[in-house]
Amino acid sequence: MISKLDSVLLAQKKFIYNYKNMRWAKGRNETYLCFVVKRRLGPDSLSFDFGHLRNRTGCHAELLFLSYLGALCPGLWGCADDRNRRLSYSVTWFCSWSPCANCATTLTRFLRQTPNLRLRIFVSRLYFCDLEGSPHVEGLRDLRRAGVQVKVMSYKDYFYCWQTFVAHRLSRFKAWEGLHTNYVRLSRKLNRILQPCETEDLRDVFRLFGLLT
DNA sequence: ATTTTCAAT
Repeated sequence: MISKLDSVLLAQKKFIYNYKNMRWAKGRNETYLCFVVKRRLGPDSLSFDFGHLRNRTGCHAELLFLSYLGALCPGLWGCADDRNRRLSYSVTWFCSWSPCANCATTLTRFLRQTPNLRLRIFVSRLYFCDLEGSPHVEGLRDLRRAGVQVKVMSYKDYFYCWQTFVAHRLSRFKAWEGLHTNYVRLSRKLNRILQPCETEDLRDVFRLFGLLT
C-alpha cells in the first residue's frame, strides 16, 4: 500500500533536481509535469485527481498529458450530463519547463475547441525564451490569448507541489539558494513576454466602454 | 565573461 502510494508520488531528489529554477539548468534533459484536475459536480462539491508525468522520447510532457485527458476528465467532450451538457473541468499543472512552440500551438487549438476546460500553467523555468521573436515566446503569448493563465512558480507553488506531489515523508519543503531571486527574474521576464497580450486586453476593455474606436 | 534548455550517444 505504501509502495503503491510512493509510486504515485515524486521522489524528493527528483523534484528538487528537475524543478530547481536556477539560471543555467544544466542537464535537465527531461521535463516533469505535476497536475491537479478538478471537476465541478455541484454547487460545492469537487472531484479531484492529481499526479505527475514525465516526457517520453518523441513526446513532450504536455502532449502526453493531453493524451491522458480523456481518462482524467470523463464527460469533457461527450454529453455525460443528464441535461446533455458537457462537464466543466479545471486543470492546473506545474511544469519544470515552459511549453515549446509546438506544444503551445497544439494546446491553444485544443482549448479553443474545449471551452469547458480551464487551464492554468505554472512553470519553473522558461524554455528557450531568451531571444525576442523566438517561436517559444510567441507560443506563450498564444496560450495567454487563448485564456490560459501562465505564471512562474514562486516559493508557495513549490511548497504546494512538495506537499501534493512529492513523497516528502513529513519533511518540509526547503528552498534552495536563490529560489526567490530566480523567481523574480523569471517572473519579470515572463511579464515582459506577455506584455503585448496584456495591452491587447486593455484595448478590449477600453473598446467595451467605448473609449476607443 | 560565461554557463542552459522535453538529448544523443
